[in-house]
Amino acid sequence: LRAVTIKDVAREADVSVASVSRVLNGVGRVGAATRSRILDTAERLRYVPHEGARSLITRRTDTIGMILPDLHGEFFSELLRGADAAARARGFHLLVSTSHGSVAEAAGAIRSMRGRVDGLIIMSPQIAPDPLALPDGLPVVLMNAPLGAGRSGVAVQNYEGALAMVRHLGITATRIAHISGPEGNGDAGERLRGYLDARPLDLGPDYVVRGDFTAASGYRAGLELAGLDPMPQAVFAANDMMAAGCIEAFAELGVRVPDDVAIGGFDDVPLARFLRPALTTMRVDLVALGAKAFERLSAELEQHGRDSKVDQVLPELVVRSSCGQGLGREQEKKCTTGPGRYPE
Amino acid sequence: LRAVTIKDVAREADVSVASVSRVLNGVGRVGAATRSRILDTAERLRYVPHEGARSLITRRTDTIGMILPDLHGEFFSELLRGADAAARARGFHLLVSTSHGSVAEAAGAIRSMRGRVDGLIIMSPQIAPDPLALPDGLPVVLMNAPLGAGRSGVAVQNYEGALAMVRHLGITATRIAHISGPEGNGDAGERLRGYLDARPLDLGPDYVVRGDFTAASGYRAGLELAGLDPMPQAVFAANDMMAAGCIEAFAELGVRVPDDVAIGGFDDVPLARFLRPALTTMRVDLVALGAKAFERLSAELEQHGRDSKVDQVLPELVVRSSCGQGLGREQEKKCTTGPGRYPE
DNA sequence: CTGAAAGCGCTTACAG
DNA sequence: CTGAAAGCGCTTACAG
Repeated sequence: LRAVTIKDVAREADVSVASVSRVLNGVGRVGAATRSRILDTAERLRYVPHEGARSLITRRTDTIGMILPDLHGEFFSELLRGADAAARARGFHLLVSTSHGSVAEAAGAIRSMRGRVDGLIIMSPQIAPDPLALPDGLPVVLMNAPLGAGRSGVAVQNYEGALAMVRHLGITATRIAHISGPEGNGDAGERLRGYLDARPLDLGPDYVVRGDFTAASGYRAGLELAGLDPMPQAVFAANDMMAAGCIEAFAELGVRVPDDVAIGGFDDVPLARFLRPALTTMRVDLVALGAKAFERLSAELEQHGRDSKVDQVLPELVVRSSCGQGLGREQEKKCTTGPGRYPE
Repeated sequence: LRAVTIKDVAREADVSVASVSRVLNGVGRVGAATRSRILDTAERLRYVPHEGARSLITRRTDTIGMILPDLHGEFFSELLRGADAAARARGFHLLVSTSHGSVAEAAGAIRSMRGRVDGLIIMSPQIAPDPLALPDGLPVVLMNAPLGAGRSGVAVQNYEGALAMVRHLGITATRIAHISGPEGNGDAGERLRGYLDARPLDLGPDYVVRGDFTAASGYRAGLELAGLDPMPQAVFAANDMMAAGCIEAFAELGVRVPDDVAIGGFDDVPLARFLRPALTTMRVDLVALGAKAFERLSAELEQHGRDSKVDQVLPELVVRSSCGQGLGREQEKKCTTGPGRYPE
């Protein structure tokens, strides 16, 4: 079951491989008779071109690599979905790889993509770009990373978003606690910084508990925060998953949300609106963000790396029930549920 | 900024490309002095091998293609995550593509993967394998599809799972309605068949409303079902997302779950345990399923297509609150929440 | 209009 | 131990 090559087609159709190549790619003049004979033969032999060989000579793979820290959770999958949609709209494939927060793995993934992709989208919030040993020839777009000088990228304005959320919670609360993301994560750092700058009151280190962006860590943080005296009146979690875990912990302890404590998250992953109470959060349009990363890379590909710039994305406050503010029952219903609210 | 090739290294190190190739791949005898000179030069030039060129001659890409209907929702992303983890554990890359339910797109994706992948994982629940024009040489594993004769695959036992769920709901309910998946979807069809065979009572066509696996369609179905007279005592939704939408509709209408109506889902996507009430569902270990698909393909790759078989996966009933059964408050807590229940 | 030839960047027998 | 050469499956000037 050897795969059939262009040579097989040429032999069967009694022409040169050059002619086969020409008609299959629709370039150059070929006689009508020859053309149809080639087409027939290709069809009969079920010939499919070897893309690897093509791209070796054409110097383009029509594939872009996407390196994510992980594939866990809706945050990454929405990003991936956005990038995939944009890529396929332009006829590109997506080669995915995960680094699991390890510099070595990320660097390995990057190396092994040489020659199979035209460019790279890298999300690596933990790692500065330099140690990644980014290859010279390869256009790269950084996502949410500590952006290197002269590198292109897309970035969420985490600081500004955190500011907005804490100010919103501050309308009704003075004692606002924070569940932060993991140490060394750039996004988490910026969200923490926003919190610190916007909180109405410094309550000491006990009111900032470190999580790792998982629901489990939010749950543990919730247990801790509920034990504090005085209890916080509001909690700003650095992402939605931790907010979800925190809500769960509070529910088990009988702490009522939002009556006893208001909660705000970050990201607006699809899960957020299904939580009870539905989660107030800073919406980042992850699908659009993924698409934007691809578009940036695509521009880079065409301009041959000349046009490096960073797209900033500002998250948007989405008020639902978990902060107990701003919306009467009727309005809230409109805002968080019902068919009209379902995306797509 | 031309990328550096093996020739550049050879020239700089004053050896043949053959020697460079040998030391970089660690095969064949090479003198110590030559070796270190080559290594130094490669490092200095920051040489990264062109994987495309390598795979053309070695006839392996160490990449597998995964074609999914969509990337929307946790169902697909968990599958992808499982496949990715298994693949990278064996040093393989993942090339993803989505077909959006279109035969043409799927066939196009398959074609364009020739020469860039060693094998294919295809999930195409809507489409029989034949029209996909599967290439001869390429090992393929089908997921959850109408499995073609002689093809390898992994399959969820949807019928048996539906049977189990409906029987469980049947413990307390006689009037059981169904929200089905989309027409022509193989999984949906099997789940419907299980429902029809296991329901205690045939209530007529009004009690089976068609959805499309989205929460929005579940929401609409919920509105319909709530208007029925007599109202169903239980609803079996063909997947969790539709169950989520249904719960939402019921909540808005003041229909209490599980007191007025019990609800059961299918899949156990991560969202399920965060719903309120937490969702009783048939657990399909999606990560394991994705991994299993890769393992199957991997076996195929080694055996050269000799060893075709189908792995069956039986879903498992997970009882939470939405069916109002079987668990006291204490037990339920254990089962659906708390740190112990957080995966990983 | 059509073909012979060179070459994309690599690996691997085959000589020496 | 080391190199020259062939070849993986294609495309593309260059001739004719």
